[in-house]
Amino acid sequence: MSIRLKDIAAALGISISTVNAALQNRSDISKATRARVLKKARDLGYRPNWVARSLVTQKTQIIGVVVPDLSRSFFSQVIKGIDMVASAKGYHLLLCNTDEDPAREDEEVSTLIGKQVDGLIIGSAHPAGECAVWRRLEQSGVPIVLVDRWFPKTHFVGGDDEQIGFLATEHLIQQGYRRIAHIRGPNLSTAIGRLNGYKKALRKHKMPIKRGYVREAGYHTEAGGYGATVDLLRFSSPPDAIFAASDPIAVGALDATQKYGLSLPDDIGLIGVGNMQYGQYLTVPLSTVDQQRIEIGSKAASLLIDLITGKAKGNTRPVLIEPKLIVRTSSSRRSQ
Amino acid sequence: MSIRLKDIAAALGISISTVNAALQNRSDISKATRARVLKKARDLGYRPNWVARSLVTQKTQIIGVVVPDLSRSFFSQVIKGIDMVASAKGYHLLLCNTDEDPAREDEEVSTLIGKQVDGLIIGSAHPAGECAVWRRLEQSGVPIVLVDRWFPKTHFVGGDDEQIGFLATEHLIQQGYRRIAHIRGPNLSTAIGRLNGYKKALRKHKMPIKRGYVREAGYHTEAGGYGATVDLLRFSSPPDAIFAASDPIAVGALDATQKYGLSLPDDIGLIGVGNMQYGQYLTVPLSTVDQQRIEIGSKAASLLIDLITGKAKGNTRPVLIEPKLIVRTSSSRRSQ
DNA sequence: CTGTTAGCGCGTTCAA
DNA sequence: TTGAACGCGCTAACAG
Repeated sequence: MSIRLKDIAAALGISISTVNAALQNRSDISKATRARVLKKARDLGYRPNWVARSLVTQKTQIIGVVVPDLSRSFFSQVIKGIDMVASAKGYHLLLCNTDEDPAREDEEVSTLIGKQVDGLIIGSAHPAGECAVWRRLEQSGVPIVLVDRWFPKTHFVGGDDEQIGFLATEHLIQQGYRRIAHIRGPNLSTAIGRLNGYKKALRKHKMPIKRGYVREAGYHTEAGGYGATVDLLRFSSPPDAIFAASDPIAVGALDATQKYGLSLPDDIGLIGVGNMQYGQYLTVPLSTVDQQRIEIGSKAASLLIDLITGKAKGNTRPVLIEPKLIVRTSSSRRSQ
Repeated sequence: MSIRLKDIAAALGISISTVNAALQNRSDISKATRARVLKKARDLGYRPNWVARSLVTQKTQIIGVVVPDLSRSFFSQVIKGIDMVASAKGYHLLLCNTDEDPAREDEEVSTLIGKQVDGLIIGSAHPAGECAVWRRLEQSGVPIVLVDRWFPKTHFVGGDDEQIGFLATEHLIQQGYRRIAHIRGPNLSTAIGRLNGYKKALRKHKMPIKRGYVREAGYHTEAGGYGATVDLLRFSSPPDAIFAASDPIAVGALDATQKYGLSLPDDIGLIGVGNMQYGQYLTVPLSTVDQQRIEIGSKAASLLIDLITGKAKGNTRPVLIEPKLIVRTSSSRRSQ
């Protein structure tokens, strides 16, 4: 069906390896034959067969990317960042969606290694602390960079979650809020880090950390944020501000506070994480912390490619991307 | 580095092809040896090398996916739909981003074919009418399904854009709006189809189609929507409703109308396309037309896999997905 | 039932 | 400067 080296060799009456040498621009081939080969190759529409090439070179120029949910804006932007540097360096992306299922993740990683990817970038669905998986994978020899969710002794690129939590909480304190609640995410390093940052800021200002002021919700459902907020508002001493671990949670919180007749930012302050698109066009423009998603992706790809090409060594210092605070109406108290 | 058939054959003192037959669950192998092979394979951590397998089977179980922008929510959801059916049928996705550049698209498609993908799904960056490209690709023998943006004589899955335009405009008319403007997208089949639907609805109700009431903006920038709306509002007889070709355009329009002190839906009506996330939480909840993105992706993948496996024939009837009208505040006029 | 043989398309020796 | 020969890891035909 498609043109092979053999075909263009036959058409020219020369050998396959000469054609090959010519196409590789090797110096030990005469200008004349190179020109003939190049022309014939173009005429015939020759396209190198990468499967065959990969079999001998042991390189596919393919990076496996495994994420919990392709369609979530966080991951789709991280992937964009990955692709920006990967495609520039001649790599393609082989994609897998795990639906937040650790078992499926392990399976997919295994088949990707079977597909001979040169390296892997993984946003893991494993709960924080489940570290044995990564030890097993080391033997395969395929370099792996984790993104977003951190595990010990791995190559990692992601947001500085403790800093995210600290920035957000500190900001609320500066705005004069005093009873600050936190709606946290599930048991992943990201949620844990943000929670720690929240506590750190409260401690710094000698404010009490009330147990009841920390509630949990899924990361990407506004319904969870809504429910948690309703719970918080029913307290005998309800909070005067909420640090939501994600923008979707914050949107749910926003909805709940408004249904309760509270007005932001005066009755209650609110800040999320993620800098979602159109956050400034919500009923109340939403303050948030930007994780720098594209940068997370591009840094991860750079690191991985350095690992693949041997430019980076095996030491596993985590790369933490500095978050940016984005202040909008929802947390900008007019009266201190 | 990794285990081959040869290694497990050697470890068991049998031949490679016996091992192979056992692993393939072929019926002409004794239960005993199959069991021994399976056990040894598991112990050694054998993973089939897909590159080698693909070279002989001429199948990679990989679908190439080429889109203008990975991070746009439209495409990331279409990709999710593709992945849902592809992964269920044992295919992986090889991703390419073209940044809306037709030249880059052609290049990427060519290298993907070189990578021996079993089929391609393309959201093309070529302007409507540039059809020669697809003719050239037919020779490669690799099945191709286009998504979102239609071209003649190709396999296609996408929204029914004329129906989208018709639904939106008809809805505005039903709500009592009489001077309906349209902010259209760029020169792609989607924008053209929506424009045609808009005109069709106006004609049906014997309403005039004013040239000045149709303005163009980029699909995915609210800035374009903002500018176009400002232009419309400055008219001597400004419109009393706007059909925006996309939700981002509609968000820009919403912003502009509010800066002009107009209140929706009474002073002016507004509807977009895309059913963006959190559209109901905008300052005015946004009416929109849902294109059914996931379904576009999954239908495209089904069709492509049928083409690959020979279950579908070469006839190229376009598959149009029925849009759904979603009515929210921005177009719900209280007083007729 | 099992082993032998021959390729898939390409890159890389080494001779000529 | 060019060509012949071998092997990457696997599948598939055929022989025993």
